[in-house]
Amino acid sequence: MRLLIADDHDLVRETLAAFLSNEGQFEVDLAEDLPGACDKIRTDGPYDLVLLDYGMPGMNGLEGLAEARAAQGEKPVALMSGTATREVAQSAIDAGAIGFMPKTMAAKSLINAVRFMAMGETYIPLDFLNAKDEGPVSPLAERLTGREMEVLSGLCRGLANKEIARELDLQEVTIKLHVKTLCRKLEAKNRTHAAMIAKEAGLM
Amino acid sequence: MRLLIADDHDLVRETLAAFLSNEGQFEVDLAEDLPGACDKIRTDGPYDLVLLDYGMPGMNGLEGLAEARAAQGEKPVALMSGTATREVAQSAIDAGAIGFMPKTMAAKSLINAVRFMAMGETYIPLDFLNAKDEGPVSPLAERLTGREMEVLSGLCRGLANKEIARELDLQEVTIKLHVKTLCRKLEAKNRTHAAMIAKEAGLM
DNA sequence: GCGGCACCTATCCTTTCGGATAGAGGACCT
DNA sequence: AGGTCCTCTATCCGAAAGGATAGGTGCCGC
Repeated sequence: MRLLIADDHDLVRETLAAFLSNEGQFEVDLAEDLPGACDKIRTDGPYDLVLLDYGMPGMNGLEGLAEARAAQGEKPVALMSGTATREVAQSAIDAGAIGFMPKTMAAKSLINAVRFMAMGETYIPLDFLNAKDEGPVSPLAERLTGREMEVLSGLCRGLANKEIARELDLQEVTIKLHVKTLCRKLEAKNRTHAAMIAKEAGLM
Repeated sequence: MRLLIADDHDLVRETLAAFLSNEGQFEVDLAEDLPGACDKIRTDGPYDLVLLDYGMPGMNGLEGLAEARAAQGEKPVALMSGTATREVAQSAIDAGAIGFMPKTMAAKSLINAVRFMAMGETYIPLDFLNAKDEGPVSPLAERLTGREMEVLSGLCRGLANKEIARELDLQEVTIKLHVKTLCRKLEAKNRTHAAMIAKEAGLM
């Protein structure tokens, strides 16, 4: 199984190559930037899998991915990064990458991940995708009080102020106050907007 | 590597076992329902991985998963199913399953998936997760006209009728009409509710 | 003890929504 | 030619939302 690893960090590139070569089943080629990688692909034919560092010279975000994919033809291209977020990983997949590997990944998982991707299976570490519930919660939720969260919950169910008031055993005017505060804190222009922002942020 | 496969369909169970045993690296035990599987786990010690059929006798949805997990201790338990939806798969992961395998999965991917999960890595086929954007679109979106979708888009951005009217170069009353229609079609009680339903369904 | 904060209530007012009803033009199909 | 559907418009009305302002309570930390 022939791989191409492209990374501008010498240490990362060499250790990855050494580790994978050591498995016996992989034959690893190296490149240190995107143009170098594309040249390699074009001269030495498509690889079973190409691994590109997300932050290496020539990549320019996801643009470099398209170039490498063009050179690879039908064969898969994956990205790796030490810093990228879930959003980037998802965008990479949407842009046609066969997978996305954080550099923090356990070495033994790496072997299987590479094998997976060379086989045509998409791969992203799932804890990477599932983590989306925790991150964005705080920046917004921290600023909301308990009552406000309760009212927000009502908003997101499309309830009228009067209904929320009944549910929380309060006066309608009070709900209006909370809604106003919520709109201010969430920078929403009205209740609908506030509900959408909350939904978008994964608060509800 | 020791596996336990529990499935009430003889054919599935036997072929899976044969295929995995053939790889040489797996030692496969079998069970044909949940109680049988749990007994096996308790008597023959925890396995490196337990595969449970989602629809087998004794499972009762995700309840059986908890039971098997209790017997397995720290070791991983995965579900498999031929019919289950993304939602079920996600719930399974949330309930502590190490992975979820559709029975439609390519056999060669299966080997790696099993190895992955035995290793403690979560696994779900990604096309399974990403498909969520397409499925739920039609049932709702089909019933909405082009104009209605445009108005709905405004709703989801928290715009007032007047603003939507300006954007689409229409009269405000017309927007009110569309909003009313939208609420009826989406079975929403008001604009906020309609926006949330649209968001929930992935329409926006 | 006092300020700050979260919380609750009240009154007044304007704007927006939501619903009912009615009319009319255009596209498409039969 | 008639029917159906989408589209846009109009008027009227009551209900809801949104904003401003002015209170009151209780809890906590300084």
